[in-house]
Parts: sequence; structure tokens; C-alpha cells
Amino acid sequence: MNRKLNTRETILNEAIFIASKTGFEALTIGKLSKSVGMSKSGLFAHFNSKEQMQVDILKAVEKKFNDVVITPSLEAPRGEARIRVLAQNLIKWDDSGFMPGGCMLHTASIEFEDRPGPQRDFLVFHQRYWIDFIAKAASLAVEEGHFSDDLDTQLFAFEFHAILQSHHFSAHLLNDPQAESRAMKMVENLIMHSRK
Amino acid sequence: MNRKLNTRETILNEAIFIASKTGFEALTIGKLSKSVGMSKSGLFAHFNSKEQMQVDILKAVEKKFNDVVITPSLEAPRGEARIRVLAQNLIKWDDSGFMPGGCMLHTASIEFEDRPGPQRDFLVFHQRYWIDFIAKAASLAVEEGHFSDDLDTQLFAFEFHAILQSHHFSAHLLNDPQAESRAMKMVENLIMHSRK
DNA sequence: GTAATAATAGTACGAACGTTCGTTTTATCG
DNA sequence: CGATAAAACGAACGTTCGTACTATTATTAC
Repeated sequence: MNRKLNTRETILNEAIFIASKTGFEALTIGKLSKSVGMSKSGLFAHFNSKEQMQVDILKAVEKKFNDVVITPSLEAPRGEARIRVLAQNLIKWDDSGFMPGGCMLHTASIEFEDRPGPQRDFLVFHQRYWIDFIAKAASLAVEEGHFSDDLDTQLFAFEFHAILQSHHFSAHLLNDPQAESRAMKMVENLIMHSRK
Repeated sequence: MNRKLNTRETILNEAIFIASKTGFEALTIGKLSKSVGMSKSGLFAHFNSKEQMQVDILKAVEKKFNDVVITPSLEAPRGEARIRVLAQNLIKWDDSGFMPGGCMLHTASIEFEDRPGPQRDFLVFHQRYWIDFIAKAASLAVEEGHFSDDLDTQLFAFEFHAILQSHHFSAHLLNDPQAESRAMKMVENLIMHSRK
């Protein structure tokens, strides 16, 4: 029982590692089982379908996302400071050791954006939650008096999110060493223009 | 000879249509040949490898991109106007009838960002060209006196590009009817903050 | 109109896919 | 210890993958 949990975690971690590099849909049960060092059927038994495996992988990624990005940000003071911490955590997140290909929630979202199913459902749900979380952080900054009272917090959320998509693009496709500094500059611009 | 060119074009158009929905890597020679209505081997003979087929598809998409986005924008007057036209063309582009899943250069970039090969090489080349093109349009706006003299045109290019990634995200994953209006609002914000 | 050539079809290949099966190993518990 | 159940295994299923051959059509040239 404990053993099952351990191997399950090993499988999911390895899956995240590989899928972030080779792509989410390209991750195959056969390849994954070889990387983990177990049989295809043994691994398969943990999920009973590839679809379920993919959903479970996404859930595991989201858990890490909460641990790395969301939760720590709540310790920062509300307002501008928390926005900055969020940005910094996200850049770290997109360059995590356990996810060398960058944020899988992003790449998987692209891969499944036009393919109906539980994978897509999960991703839409997560991304909506995430946009709302940013908007909430922005509205807290309004409450704190850091940002303008008539700030469109939804628009802010999408602009903030856009910066990180751009960072992913710079860091992982272009291999641009300036990716991080440019992203932070964009964040500072956004913050500046959101002030009263 | 003419026949070959015609079927080739038919194949590429169908490939773009399908791949934009199901994903670039998921497009298979067998499925494509069925959609086109010809044999697998007959279709295969046009490219002699899947890798070459993928590169040719990307080149065909880039050609359309030039026709739909780049070239028409050059007819608009330099400066702010051209930037706006670019933005509008891009939103149309990301919702073209021949590419129902949205910009394939974007989705393919994500799928190949960590997979070396000629597909990735092509995409990197294209995206660098595209970023430079935007930066150039911004510097023309500086010359025209629309934008501030000390505008960071490279940064502008990435911010502009980020807006369209965000639009793709809103339109194709979230199915948000406000995708277009929000994107244009972002563009207007960017233009406003770039003025002297 | 027949020969030459280009384009498409047909068939077959080994490999990998996701999945199912029966069996064997490993752990848990009375 | 032996009984029970969980977990991993190896082999095989039918299907599809990309690719390699050969055969058959269409088109063009003389």
C-alpha cells in the first residue's frame, strides 16, 4: 500500500520530467515505463487508461504549482509586493529542475485546447482558477491603495499571464538569456501603469 | 507536373486544417491521406519523410502568414496605424477559416520547443524574424514621432507578441467571447504607454 | 500512337501504440 | 507459519505508425 504510493509518485515525477521536454501527448506508456524501470503492464495498472494517467499527471503538476507558486505567495504582504513575489515564483516555476521543459500546464493547454475530454476540462478549470487568483491579488493591491481604484483587475490578470507566456516563449523556444530580466521588466511596467 | 503542384497544395491545406485542430505532431500520414482522399504511399511520395512533410507544412503556413499579416500591413501608413493594422490582422489570422485551431506557428512552437531538428530550427528562425519585424514597426513609429524616442523597441515587440499569445489562450482554450476586445484593449494600452 | 516519364496505388515491413490476460512476486495480517 | 490481497510481470492482442518496395495508371514528348 505504501509501496504503491511511492511508485506512483515516482511514476508521476518521471512523467512530469519527460513530458515537459518531449510534450504531453508524446509521453508514451512504454517509454515512461522504461524510464521508471518497470514493466508497461505494471505501470499501466496504476491508471487503467492513458487518459486517466494524463489527468493524474496534470493533477500532480497542479499540486506542485500550488506548493511552488500559490502558497508561498500568500506569505508576502498583500499588494505590489505579493504581485512581485508571484512573478518571481512563476519564473522559477517555469525553470524548475523537475520540469526542464517549462510549465507543463501551459504546454498541455496548447496541446489540448481543441481536443475535448477530461484533460482539457481540467486545464480549463485550472487556468480559469489561476486567472481569477491573479485578479484577486490585483484587487487586494487596489484595497491596499497601491493600485488605482478603477483598475480593471481582470484585464490586469490577463496582462500578467501574458507576460509569463512570453517568458516561456523566450526561455524555452528562443533560449534567450534575457528572458527573465525582460519578463521582470514587463512586470514592473505593468505594476507602474496600474498605480493610482 | 501541374497536377503534382495542385495535389501538393491540397495536401498542405488539408494538413494545416487538421493539424491546427488536433495538434501538429498528432497529424499522421495515414489520417491525412484519408482526409485528402488518396493513398498513404501516394501522399508520402510528395515528401519522402514525415520530417520533411512537417517542415513543408510549416513553410506553407508561413507563406500564408506573410500573405495575411505581413504584406497587407505594409500598405498601412507607418507608425501607430500600422501597429494597429498588424494587431487586427493577427487576430483575424488566429481565427482563420483554413486554420480553425488558431495559429499553428504558435502551437507548433510549443510542441517543438524542446525537440531539436529542422522543424524547431525553422520555427526559431521564423519567430525571431517576426519579433524583429514588430520591433522594426515600432522603431518606424518612433521615427514618425508617434512613439517616444527612448522606447525599447525590442521590449515593445515582446509585449506585442505576448498580447497575441494571450489572445490565443483566451480564444482557443477558454473560448472567451471577450478575447478579441480584450486583446485590442491591451494593444491600445501598449500603444498609449509607448507614446512620447 | 507509342515510348518515356511522372504521379498515384498497392502491398509489406518492423516497431510501437494502448490494452488485456494469466501468472508470479511481494507485502500484510491473523 | 500460512492465507489473502496487492503489485509487478511477460506475453500477446489488434491497430497504427513511418517507410520501402513494386505495380499501375496518367500525362507528356516525339
